[in-house]
Amino acid sequence: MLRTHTAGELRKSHVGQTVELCGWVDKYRDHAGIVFIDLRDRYGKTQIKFDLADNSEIQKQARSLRYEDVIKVTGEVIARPDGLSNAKLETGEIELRAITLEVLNKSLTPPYMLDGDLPNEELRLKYRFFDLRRAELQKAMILRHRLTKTVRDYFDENGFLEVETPMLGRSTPEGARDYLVPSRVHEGSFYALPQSPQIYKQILMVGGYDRYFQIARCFRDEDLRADRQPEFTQIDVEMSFVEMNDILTTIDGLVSTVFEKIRGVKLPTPLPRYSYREVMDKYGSDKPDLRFGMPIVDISDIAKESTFGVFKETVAAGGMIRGLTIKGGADKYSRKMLDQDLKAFVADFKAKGLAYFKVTDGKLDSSIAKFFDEAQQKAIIEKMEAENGDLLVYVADKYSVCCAALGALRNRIAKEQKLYDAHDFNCCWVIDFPLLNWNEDEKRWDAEHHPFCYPVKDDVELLETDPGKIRAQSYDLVCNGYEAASGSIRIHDPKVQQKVFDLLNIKQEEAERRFGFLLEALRYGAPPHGGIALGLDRWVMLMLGYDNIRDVIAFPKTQKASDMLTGAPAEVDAKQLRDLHIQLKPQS
RNA sequence: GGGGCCGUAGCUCAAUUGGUUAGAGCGCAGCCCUGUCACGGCUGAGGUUGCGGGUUCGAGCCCCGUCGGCCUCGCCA
Repeated sequence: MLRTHTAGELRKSHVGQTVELCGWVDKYRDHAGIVFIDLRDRYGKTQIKFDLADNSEIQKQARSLRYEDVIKVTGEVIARPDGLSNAKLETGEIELRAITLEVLNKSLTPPYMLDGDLPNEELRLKYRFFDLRRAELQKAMILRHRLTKTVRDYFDENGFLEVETPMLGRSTPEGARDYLVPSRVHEGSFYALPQSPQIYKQILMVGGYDRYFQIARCFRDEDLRADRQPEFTQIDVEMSFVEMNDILTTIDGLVSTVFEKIRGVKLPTPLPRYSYREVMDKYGSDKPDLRFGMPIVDISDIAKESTFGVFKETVAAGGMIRGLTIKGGADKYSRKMLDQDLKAFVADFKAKGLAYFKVTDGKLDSSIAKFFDEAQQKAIIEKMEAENGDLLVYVADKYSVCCAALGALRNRIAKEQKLYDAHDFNCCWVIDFPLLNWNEDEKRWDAEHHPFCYPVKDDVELLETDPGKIRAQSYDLVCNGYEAASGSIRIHDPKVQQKVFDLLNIKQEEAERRFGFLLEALRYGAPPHGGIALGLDRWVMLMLGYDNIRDVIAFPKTQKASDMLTGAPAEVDAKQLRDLHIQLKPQS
């Protein structure tokens, strides 16, 4: 080793020792006669002193050092003089009096300062090797490591086996767009990178590996968001001979262990469980942020009795009037903000308008208040649990639009009004999802979760009669408004599986062709099984309170799935294309 | 595929209604400074205003297109 210690570990107890440190020049403070260098590595910083009185040659050498040069210093650990220690540094009570200095590598002038205002992200991604030196990223990488370590320990202690599954698989219907890999050997055929190890892990259950987990890389070729990357990591889990409760309990244990070990936070377990219907009604989302309240309230029954045409007609047409109580919001949102800003906000979710009242002197106040008589106004205030100074906002529309618009509005208001502590954690289960979703555009049923999800036993008979009413044995773990995990009990009976395929309009021959291997496996003694997958990147993000997934991934991609560091994706040689039997269309 | 925001010195930003030589802080270079820790002081260099076109006597500013980044709707079993 070129060093005896790291830059974060020297303390008063080391005083008198001669040590060797290596690292980067974080700061230099040149006073001519004395030069101070903050030496940085990922463990911390140590102040190095180059004193003219000690050695004029080394002091001269030190004056030529610049930011981010990589150096090795041999020196004596000395206590700082009285009153000159630095409380901001862990090593602030000591400094290293340099005896020899070796420049291991000069650095070009860095493109920006690590501790200043952050430059635009494009630049940070291009200079990722440099950005990775930033404390926030190092914190994320360290927490990420500790998280995966804790996860592996937890599953190991509970009898799970980590099994790797292929990255080169076959494309399956439904789901996200696949990343495809052309085959050289099989002209015209393609592998698909896994969207998840879903089918493999089910086959592992058939193979008798009744407790499986994997830290698995997954790929989805869809448009990106602040919390989505084209390749991401799942903590993938599958268990045999279990019911839903067993999986939830297992993950309760995992999550509470992780929070306790990594964050020192004790979560109340079992984590609360809410039905899909309940959270949709109350929060307009299947991933509600429960760090704050502000539930959605339905006032259709009152509104339809009013003389306000829009409300009456909406209810008459089968729609509803639902809204939020913004506590103390009456003087926080001006008429202009409501009529323009917030209206445009809900319009993104197809809401045609945003009605509102301010509560004043126990009455409603707004341009539409006149359509509500005194009793109706009182009833609304009571139902909304409102008081003077509150602002009431409403969307009049069908259920799905009310949910989408108000769910999003609820999150926005809470953020603006700081209704929650950003360092708080709130996790819950959402269960009883519908098995199927009616796809209005294509006039067919889609799987809400995925096509291998087992219906709730009591609902199996509805497969033939009323598919929309079937509940699935599926479950999402929601934390601070993010979907942090998702899973289900799988179908182990090929006959039930076939029925679900039928409903999804996956023809028998197509099912056989595209994942007949799974159906075949299910016919050879498949145990009842189920599982779940946790989004590792999102968990890291959540636990750090970051709002961007790129900051918890060492080498992330941009929104257009480019890698600014390497330039991927990039063109390839004509020969490579020939080998793969691929011919590019001329640019049009 | 749709909507929004952004792009000016290495970085973060400014630049009046379209008007003289595009400024500041940090960084960079040189000099000074023996107790700093966001050290300080003096001097200096540094610009194809993302790119292309248009309007105009005149464009960083207005218009059209394009590239890139971010946020978002759709999408993400």
